[in-house]
Amino acid sequence: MGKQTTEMLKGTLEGIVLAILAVRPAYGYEITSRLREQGFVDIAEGTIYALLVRIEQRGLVDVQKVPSEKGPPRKVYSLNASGGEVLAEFWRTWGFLAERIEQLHHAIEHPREEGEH
Amino acid sequence: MGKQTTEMLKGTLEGIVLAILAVRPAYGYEITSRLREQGFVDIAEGTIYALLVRIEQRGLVDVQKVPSEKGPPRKVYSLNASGGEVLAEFWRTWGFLAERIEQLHHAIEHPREEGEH
DNA sequence: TCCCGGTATTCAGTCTTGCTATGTACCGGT
DNA sequence: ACCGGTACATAGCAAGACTGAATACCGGGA
Repeated sequence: MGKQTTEMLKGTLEGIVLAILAVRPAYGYEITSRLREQGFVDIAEGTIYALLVRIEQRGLVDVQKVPSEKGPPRKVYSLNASGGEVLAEFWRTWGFLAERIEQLHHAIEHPREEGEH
Repeated sequence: MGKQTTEMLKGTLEGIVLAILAVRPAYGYEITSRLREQGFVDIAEGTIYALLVRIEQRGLVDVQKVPSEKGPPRKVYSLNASGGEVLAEFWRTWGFLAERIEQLHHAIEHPREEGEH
């Protein structure tokens, strides 16, 4: 994907990851590969780990180290109450933005005189 | 609005402004007040001007100075062919992102066992 | 044995972009 | 003369995504 995707992910990627964790706990590598499966083929691994560090420091997730059968121990993240609140706020913000952008899209596809001022 | 909105605007605000210009040409001050009317009450004026400078330098818009009856001359921006392409790409990127995020929202609202692995 | 590839995490440095704060300039009304 | 609304510009800051590299654990093949 292009630069546009990168910039558009700012602010939304955090919500995406919180939403993934809301479904069930997961560790960084797992999140990255699940995102790739879902079509986000170009999200850098380092980006996800950095994001996880941030949300952990903000206390939005609980962390548990779990030994892996093939590699270093996994850090399994699970959403806690704070994270749930931030996720809820994310959905509100997203809804607001998506609604307005859809309006704009509609305005272009179906232009009309605007009598309201 | 909160920090989430700010971060989410990164990457989308450019598309929003291009979309506004696709409807009809406009100048900076006008774009700002139109955005405020549409609910983006906290978008800083400086942000819009900086964005307009960027898209002008990238050649996405044509500019025309028009004298104003009440203030300094207006810089009226109109979308050109390049800008149209970038806007089209924006809609594709937005569509991709919105689709996946809606999927995630749906997955949380309607959780189910996933038998696929 | 030694190396390689897959798993798993971390970090320093860079770039883009929105915000803050401020400054400039033009105009009409009081 | 001053003030408020119109209109544009910019320097410095903060946040977040990317690049590239390093570290570490494990199994299998030459």
